[in-house]
Amino acid sequence: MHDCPFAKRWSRRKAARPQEILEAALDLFAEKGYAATKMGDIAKRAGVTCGTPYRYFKSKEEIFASLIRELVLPKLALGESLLAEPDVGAAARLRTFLFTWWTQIGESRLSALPKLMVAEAKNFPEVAELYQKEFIQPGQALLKRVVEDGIARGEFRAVPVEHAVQTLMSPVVMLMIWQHSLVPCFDPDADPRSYLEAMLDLVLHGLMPRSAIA
Amino acid sequence: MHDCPFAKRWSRRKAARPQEILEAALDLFAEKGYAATKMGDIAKRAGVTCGTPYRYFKSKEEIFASLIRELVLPKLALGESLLAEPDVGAAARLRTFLFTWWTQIGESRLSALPKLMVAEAKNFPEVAELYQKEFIQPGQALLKRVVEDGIARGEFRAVPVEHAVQTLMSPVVMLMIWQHSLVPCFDPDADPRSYLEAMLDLVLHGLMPRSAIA
Amino acid sequence: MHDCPFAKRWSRRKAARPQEILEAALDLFAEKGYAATKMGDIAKRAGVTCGTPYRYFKSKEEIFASLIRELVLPKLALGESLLAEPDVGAAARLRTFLFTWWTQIGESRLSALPKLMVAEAKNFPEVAELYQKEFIQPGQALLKRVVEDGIARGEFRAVPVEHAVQTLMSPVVMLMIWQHSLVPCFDPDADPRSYLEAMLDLVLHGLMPRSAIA
Amino acid sequence: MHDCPFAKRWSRRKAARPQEILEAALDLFAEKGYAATKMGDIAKRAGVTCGTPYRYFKSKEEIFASLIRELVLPKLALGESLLAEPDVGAAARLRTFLFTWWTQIGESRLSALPKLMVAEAKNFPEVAELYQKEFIQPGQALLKRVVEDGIARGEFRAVPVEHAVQTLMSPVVMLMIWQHSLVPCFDPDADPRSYLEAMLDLVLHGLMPRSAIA
DNA sequence: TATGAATGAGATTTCATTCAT
DNA sequence: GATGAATGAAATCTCATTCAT
Repeated sequence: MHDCPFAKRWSRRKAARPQEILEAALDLFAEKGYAATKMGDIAKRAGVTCGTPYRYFKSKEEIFASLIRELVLPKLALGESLLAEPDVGAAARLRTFLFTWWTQIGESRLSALPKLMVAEAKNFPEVAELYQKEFIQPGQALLKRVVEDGIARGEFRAVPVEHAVQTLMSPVVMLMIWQHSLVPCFDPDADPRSYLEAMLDLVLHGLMPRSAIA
Repeated sequence: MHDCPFAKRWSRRKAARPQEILEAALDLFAEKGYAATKMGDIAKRAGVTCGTPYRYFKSKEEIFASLIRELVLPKLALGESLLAEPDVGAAARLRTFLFTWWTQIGESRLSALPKLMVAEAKNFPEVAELYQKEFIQPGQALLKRVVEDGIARGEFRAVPVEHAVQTLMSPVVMLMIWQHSLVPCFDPDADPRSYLEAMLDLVLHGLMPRSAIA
Repeated sequence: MHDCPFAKRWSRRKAARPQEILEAALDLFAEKGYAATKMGDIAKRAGVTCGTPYRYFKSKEEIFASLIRELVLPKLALGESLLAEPDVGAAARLRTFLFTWWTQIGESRLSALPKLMVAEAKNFPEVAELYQKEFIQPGQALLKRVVEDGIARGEFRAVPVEHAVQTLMSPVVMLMIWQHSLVPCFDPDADPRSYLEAMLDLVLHGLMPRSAIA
Repeated sequence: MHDCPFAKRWSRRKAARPQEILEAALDLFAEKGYAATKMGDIAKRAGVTCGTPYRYFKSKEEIFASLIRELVLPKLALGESLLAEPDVGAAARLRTFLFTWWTQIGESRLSALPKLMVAEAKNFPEVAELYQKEFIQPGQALLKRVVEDGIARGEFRAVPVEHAVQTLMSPVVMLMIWQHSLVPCFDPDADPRSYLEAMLDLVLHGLMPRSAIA
């Protein structure tokens, strides 16, 4: 009846446990949602019994919060370094930014985050605010700088920057979401990278001034 | 009770009940997620007590399924008619298509659907499949025809059609999702329509061949 | 495994339930203590299933608090009326006070309260404060008035009033506690009333001035 | 670890461990009750970690039982010697008995016992029986002898002895209980000894025959 | 038909106890 | 011996669902 006990006893005990539990939780939250994920599921996937997660986290809710704080925010440093690169032109920088975002996050287990945050933000407003302030806004600011820079140099048309940034982000975010959903709006067998390529080609083309095309 | 004069009030609503319950459920599922929404909440928002939904639906799960079948799919007819319009050029048709999508669905309570389906598709695979087959695929097919048409006429560049379709859809879908989330990646005070405008300007520009620009 | 389900279905549903649950809880708390009393025990004794108490009380803790507030405090009015009686002399009044206390509370299920409060006061400080302020202090004040009155009239010796009050209360309180304990310090077959008689005889004798004796 | 110079410290305490654990348990049981006291709390207060008590005691229940057997019963010898004293009159002997009881037990950590036993006797009937037989009954027998002696000599009135004994004990027991409760029925700042004095004055007075007063 | 008290399976969480280190 | 991570039984509490009224 209880699905708590497993046939295992006294496996290793280590400082790796919290990380393992968070990763198990992230996978399951992304798959089933927060509420539909049972603590026992998390424990089982982490290879422990049902009481063990509570040695490391006060509650299920704290697992959720820790997951954002400890798994996601550290990734932010990545984006920062993108702009420190040598000058390669705005279009190339945009390309690099979006592809790095995809390979570093979209192809890791963290790709689950957008789906998770979209679904649960209303239920965990403080965590959502953290995610927004520490992850989305800085990321958008970076992207904005690239676009503004491109406009200033005449590489891009003078489009409304805010809207362009969102238009650029949307496909990447949607791609991550669709990866974790049974409702893909793109061919699930297609290569996400080639989709990104095509998308980039389209919007970069849209950003270019006539002069650059002619 | 007995022959109280308010009895009429109840019978008047009787026919509307199932619809009211589904709408209440849609709102709440979108806000909190399926699992976190209590049957009692649905009942209360529909203006009935907790036993009443069971007169019309076998279970919570059936409410979810009915919601997709009876609230969403009927909307599909809308899109079909879009292409029956007189010939106005591919760009204008694209514009019309996306704006109609937005005003008819994005500005209605149905804008909750993408968030809901993304979050719950894995937990309700049959419903997700229905949604996918009856709503997304036909919609994409419509959009695809518009793009192909535009390419055939020389109005658009010869881009990969599938990817272009997805790139066109992403911002609209994301806009709907963000509307129902505390994690907006766009200025929540901004007018969604002006965002759509800017997005369309960008991608239409990206679709145009050099000749059209020069 | 779960001791929650009982073989009963759809018994009466009434406004009597909360009271029944509180009485069941009082009996069990007094018998086993708060922590050792399971919610299922309370439900079973109240003749309902394990989920029912939660329709009326938010938590086990609230049952405890309500029990004091709703079962005990109303009894206080009793004591108030004792002093309104016609003048019968201080000794007779003392006798009446202590005997009424015993018959009204000591011989009712409320006799469990001293044991319960002594055991749990530290774990529920706010409830303990309520009990202290609303029950004990007023009761002591009443008793104090009787003693002071007796001294003023020359019926009693001029003893320290506070201490006399406590000395008078102790046997009654201990009698209630012993009734609910396996550690009786008096013969459990003895009649509590005859113990009260003897005790009263002793202390009344102790209160009398020489003149009254000689 | 290895040959650290503090190793001595541990071995020095080794022999004292069981006693320290029992004392920690007594304090906590008295404060929170048996069930609400966690083994980890006991360990922590005893200055060890949560596994250590199990080296000395089979279970929490055994700690409770040992506590009574090893901490309390040895104190009983004290009372025995009280009556071996030279003849000083019944009243003085009563006074000595109660004051010694108070100073030896009431002012030690063992004052927690009445509260603890009252609260838990029903949950640990064998321990309660032990406590009753080995502690309370012998104590009452001692007190009874003093009272009977006093009556035989004409120092006390011919009161019912059993009831008098209980009346004499009640205030002392209550005083111990109130010391460990947030529900004191006496001024918590008052000196317990002066309360005992006053109480004794009252009941001794009540015990005296007319002749002794006049 | 509608109500809402009652049900009871199942989820989260606690903690006495074990045992590898 | 001592430690404290891990265990897992058992407790509290929730809520989808039922059904007497």
